[in-house]
Amino acid sequence: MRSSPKIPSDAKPSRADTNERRRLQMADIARLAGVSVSTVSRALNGSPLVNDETKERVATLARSLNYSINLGAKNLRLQRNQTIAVVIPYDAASRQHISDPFFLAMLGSLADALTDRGYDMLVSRVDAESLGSAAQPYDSGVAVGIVLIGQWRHHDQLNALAARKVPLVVWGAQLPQQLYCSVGGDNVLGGRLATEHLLALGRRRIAFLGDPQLPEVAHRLKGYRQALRARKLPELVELELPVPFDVASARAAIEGLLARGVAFDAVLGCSDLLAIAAMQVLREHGKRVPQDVAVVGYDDMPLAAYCDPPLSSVNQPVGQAGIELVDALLALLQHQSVAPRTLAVSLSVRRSSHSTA
Amino acid sequence: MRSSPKIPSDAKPSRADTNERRRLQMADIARLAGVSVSTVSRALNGSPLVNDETKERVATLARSLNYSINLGAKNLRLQRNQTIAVVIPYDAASRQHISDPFFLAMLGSLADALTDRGYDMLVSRVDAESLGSAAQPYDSGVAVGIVLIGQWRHHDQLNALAARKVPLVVWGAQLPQQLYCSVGGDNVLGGRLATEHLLALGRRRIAFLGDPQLPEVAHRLKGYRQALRARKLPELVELELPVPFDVASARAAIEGLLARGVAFDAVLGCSDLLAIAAMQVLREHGKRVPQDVAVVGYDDMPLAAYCDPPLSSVNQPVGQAGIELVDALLALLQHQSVAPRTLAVSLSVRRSSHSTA
DNA sequence: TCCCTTTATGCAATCGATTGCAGTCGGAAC
DNA sequence: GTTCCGACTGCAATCGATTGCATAAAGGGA
Repeated sequence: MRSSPKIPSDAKPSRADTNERRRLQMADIARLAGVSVSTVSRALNGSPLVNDETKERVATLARSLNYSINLGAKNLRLQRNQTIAVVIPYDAASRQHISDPFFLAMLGSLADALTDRGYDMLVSRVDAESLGSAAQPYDSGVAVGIVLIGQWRHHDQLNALAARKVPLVVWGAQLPQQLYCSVGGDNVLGGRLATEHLLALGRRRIAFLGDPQLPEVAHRLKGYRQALRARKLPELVELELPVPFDVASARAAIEGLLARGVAFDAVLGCSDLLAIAAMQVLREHGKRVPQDVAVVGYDDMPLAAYCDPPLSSVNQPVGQAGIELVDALLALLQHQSVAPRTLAVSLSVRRSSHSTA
Repeated sequence: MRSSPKIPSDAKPSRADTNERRRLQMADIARLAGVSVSTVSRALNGSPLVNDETKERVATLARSLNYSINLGAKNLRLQRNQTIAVVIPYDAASRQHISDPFFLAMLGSLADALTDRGYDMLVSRVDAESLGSAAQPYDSGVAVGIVLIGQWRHHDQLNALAARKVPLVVWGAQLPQQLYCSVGGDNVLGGRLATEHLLALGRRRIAFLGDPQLPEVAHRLKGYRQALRARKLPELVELELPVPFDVASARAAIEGLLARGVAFDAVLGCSDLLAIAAMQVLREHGKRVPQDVAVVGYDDMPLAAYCDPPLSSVNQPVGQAGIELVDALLALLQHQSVAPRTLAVSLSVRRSSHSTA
């Protein structure tokens, strides 16, 4: 009377007979090789317990059938895992999107570093405002550790993750009372280098383009101010423009300066895109770069060398960054304590701030 | 007498006592809630079999302990999986690296599309010359399907994968006797649009920069020739330069033309980087762009709009591409047959090929 | 009071691998 | 002819979840 049928559907042929090719598994190899699953497992793992002849036979069979082990099951059994999650915060209000060249370059760098070390890379995005789910790949056992790119403003949430002992490495600024390991460029130095360079060109009214609510930008601003103070120059608040990382805001900020008649003879942008946007606005308003206004960007992405005029920029060692992040995380996983690292940055001087241009 | 100790090590305290925080699992929740694992499982999955009160209690407990399910085990049991692998071929001889802006943009686009649909994205690189291991994430059960970016020259290897019924979607050109599903830009149209545009400007000797061994490039070259033939113009083999996707080769090719005194009044590059490299060489040799030589690139990456002068380029719909690739793959996984798709491309005209410049 | 639903829960098999232990077999030593 | 040993191989438990089926408690009708 129940809805469940009594007929035993005859030894469940459906699974094997279905035209959907079932994924090959160890039991299949075992059957074909005429040995047990245990032996196949040992043979494929090169155990000395298995006869060399048998080992060879199993290996050949597996290879010819294109067999490859089910990693989920293996990891489950071994309580092990070779996947690292790379988490990228994104802002619903598109504050800074994954398509930012710097993020993408970092993604590539991480992919390289992880592949070299035999790890898989899982990419996931989380809402920048609530990093709570950033550890989800770890909590769910999919990944053994997390690399977080783009620190944003939520230092506290990162600390909370670290307090939960989530193996976590963050790209970004190093902050006081930081429980997690971070790797980042030397943003203070970067800000200072760029500013000193502009000062050395004789520029005295340097606009700073970037939102200091973001820790990295705050450090760059600090370096900017240090450079001014070192020359006993005043800090001009009207030239500190707290724009987020998007081209439209940058354009608006520069246009605002021009419209209000605020004088400036240089711009330091916190990304190459911001700097390039500034150059475009300047040109549209008949200002020459670098003669009237010198411009320096940040990140030194390839596009900096190709724009018009080629853009001076603070170079962040993206390639090294990936390696450092991965190595730090792997060390963490070995239960070694890892100190935050700050990577040296350098200034690439190009025509946008050239003295003889 | 054996090496194995008889002493039963007292209920194996090591695992639980170790200071290494063991990952929380369902059994823990069950014990704390005073129910069985089955009930916890059902409660967390919202089964109607469980008392609402119990359900609530379990849910609260799990939430407060920050429990999150072991996905490996779940997937193993359910024979299911929510991970898609994105495979990027790379060439040991650095023919085209993951840092190519177009690849990176595609990666971002795919990440967006997959995240939107609740899938995880695993990124892996394989040797471009032997795609055999491209299906490894699938074979090993880590991913349910594969998106391959960068078709390269190995059509046959892709067909072999498809013949093995690997759920596979490829970005790239559509070829005859193709067993797999591909999504790509309309490369013939792209090549034709760019060429017609240059012809309309009165240019007659257009250099083509790209290696036609790559199927996508071959199609662009086909479009280029179509445009020439349509005007009854001769195809000039000395202007078809089979350079791979790297800046150095592109520079060398253009310098070669100049050195040999081969006349040309336009360049069509198969990527923006190639076109930009060409513009730089031209400027170094005193040629004006676009007056002396007009230049058009391919891909229309953001940097095209920012270089000097802004580069005309064939726009590939990267954002749509990610969506189309993912949707095609998901359809494949539903056992729907999916036809290859060709996406419309358009030409973004900028100063590098402007008639009034 | 007894039996039969209905509702809620637990038991145990299962997914595909690994591995400790036990068993088989052939040959050498007594 | 036993016994012992070493070299292989297989059985079965295990990893952390899901789920069909059995079961227990509560409620209702005869």
